Amino acid sequence: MKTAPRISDTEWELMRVVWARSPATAANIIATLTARDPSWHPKTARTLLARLVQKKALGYQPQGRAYAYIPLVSEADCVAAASESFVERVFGGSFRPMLAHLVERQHLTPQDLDELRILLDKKAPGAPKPQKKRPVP
Amino acid sequence: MKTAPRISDTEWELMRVVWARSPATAANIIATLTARDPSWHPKTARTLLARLVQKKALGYQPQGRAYAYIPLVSEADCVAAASESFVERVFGGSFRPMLAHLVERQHLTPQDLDELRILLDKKAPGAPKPQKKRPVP
DNA sequence: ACGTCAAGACTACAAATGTAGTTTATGCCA
DNA sequence: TGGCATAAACTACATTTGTAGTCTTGACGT
Repeated sequence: MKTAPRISDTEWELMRVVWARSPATAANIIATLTARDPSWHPKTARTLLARLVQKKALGYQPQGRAYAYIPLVSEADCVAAASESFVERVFGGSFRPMLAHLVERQHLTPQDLDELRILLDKKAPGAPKPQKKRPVP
Repeated sequence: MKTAPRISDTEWELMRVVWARSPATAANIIATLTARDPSWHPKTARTLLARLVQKKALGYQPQGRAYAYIPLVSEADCVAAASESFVERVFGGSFRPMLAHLVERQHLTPQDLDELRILLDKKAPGAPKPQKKRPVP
């Protein structure tokens, strides 16, 4: 898959639907969208689909008289790119302040916090709180 | 302070400088900016400053023949707003997947991870590794 | 067979954004 | 004291984004 193109705010909503339900026709996608948020206008959604195809974020296969859209970029790649650009923009590129902000000021539920602890332990077990450095034996 | 207006990508760079050095004149700010990245054009920066004033993200006090800019919105508020909108856009509003992405796929250094553990412990001590949760009795 | 309805293609248009240039006033140095 | 350097004000313009409308064509039901 190609590297993630720039995906705008509203385009992200479309992409998330396609990632979840690909291959999906415009009608499918629009149905999903309007189910969640009735303010979605079909024409708007179609325009955005066309733009995403232009940007090569989506491709399609003819399916009957309609198109079945498929992602050309992986969700993981796009998420990674968006995260990096977010951290760059808001925290000048350093992750540490972002983590601090998240844990301290954002409304994480206790469950979120527990989950995070579990993720951390899975990621790097056996290092609970290496506060102090000890002399190498 | 007012609630955070929508601050664009490049505007963020200006804002971060002002938050760090406020009150600062345009010349100050531009100097800081170009020091970091010589591709900054002074006129561009001034335009953005004007726009940030329009948006009421910045205010100013005359200082000699120039302006000394000051933030009208707090960095914490803007960071919070940007974080929320980021999570909304990329993760459909749920923090959990974002945390997972960060810990698992983003390049956090071991130091970042340790720091995060410490933050977590500070935030909610006494819950070191609640691996398995039971339904509340 | 024909009309209708829907799918995609093309067009529209205002606001926001990125990037600068032009104009006008003015404080300060020579 | 006169002109230059500079600050802010105003103007410019292409691109991206959000939001839709019109046009063209073909499949499908009656």
